[in-house]
Amino acid sequence: MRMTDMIEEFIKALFDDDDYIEIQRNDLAEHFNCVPSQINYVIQTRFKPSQGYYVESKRGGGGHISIRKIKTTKSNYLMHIISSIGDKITSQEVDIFISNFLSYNVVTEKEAKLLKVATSDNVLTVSQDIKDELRARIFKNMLINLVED
Amino acid sequence: MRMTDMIEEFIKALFDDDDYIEIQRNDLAEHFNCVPSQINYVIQTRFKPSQGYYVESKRGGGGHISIRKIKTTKSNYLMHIISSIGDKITSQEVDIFISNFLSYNVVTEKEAKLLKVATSDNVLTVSQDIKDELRARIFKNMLINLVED
DNA sequence: ATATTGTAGGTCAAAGAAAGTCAAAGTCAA
DNA sequence: TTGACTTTGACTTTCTTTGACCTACAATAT
Repeated sequence: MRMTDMIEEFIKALFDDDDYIEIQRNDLAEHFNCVPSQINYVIQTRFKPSQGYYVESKRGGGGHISIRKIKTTKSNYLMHIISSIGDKITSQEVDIFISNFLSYNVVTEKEAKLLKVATSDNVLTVSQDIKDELRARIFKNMLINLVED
Repeated sequence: MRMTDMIEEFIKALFDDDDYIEIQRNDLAEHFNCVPSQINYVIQTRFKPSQGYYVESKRGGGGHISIRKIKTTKSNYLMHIISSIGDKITSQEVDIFISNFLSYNVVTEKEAKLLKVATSDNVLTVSQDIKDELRARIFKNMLINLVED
């Protein structure tokens, strides 16, 4: 079995139940008896964003590499939601969507606030009968803009 | 965990609810068993103005280092903008604001898109005479939510 | 008043600790 | 036998730690 694959497996096993791990490049290299840059290679080829991972690192004393598993492909999730929304939506329904987005980490806190306020009853000062329609338009269009390329 | 990070955390915890603290460089260094200049390093790298802190110090007997949390300029900037917007605003005016926000880095690309789409003519399907009012309401309320605490 | 001494904090550069890059060399299957 | 994927290592960049030396202020002695 290839070194690369063993390292990949090893790293994936580290996740256990979490979606975030930190590794020490040199330690890992030593553990597998390979050059440190081999670790970079594994990360570059096996833990790309397109494969659902987000990687960060810090150099210097106490440096490390952190890898985060990202939920579903955000985009798919959002697209699905968008198409499930009809011509009208109430403020309460929007709230539920937003809190799901937050718990699945598909939006940031700030983005969530923006979604909420732009669709809130207080802000949408139009007659009751078109309010939910306007809200649906705004909400869906905002979501479309959160879908990543 | 790095010395640097522990010191940073420690200092941040000192703020508790206040926005002003005073520390003794030597005491702190002793507490963490490091050289005093380590404290300077932490302050220089973690408490820069760009990170929202303002630092002053005094040497000699009874000397100390004081750190003040400053309300980010971003917030002030945004607050200023918000209060400058009247009851109505056109789509073009919004565009100008947004491109300024982007160039001053007060919003992310995504946030900019959200602001834009939620206030765009296409999305705001209401009669012409109330459109600019509705837009102003939505825009201002969204901006308020971008102001940081 | 002025000089001296002690107490803080400031600066800067060197050494150390990780991680990143890149290209050459190796492997292996189609 | 070529092209994609791996392995390796020399060199680079970034961040942290440490220590020697410097500057400012305050209290005290002359």
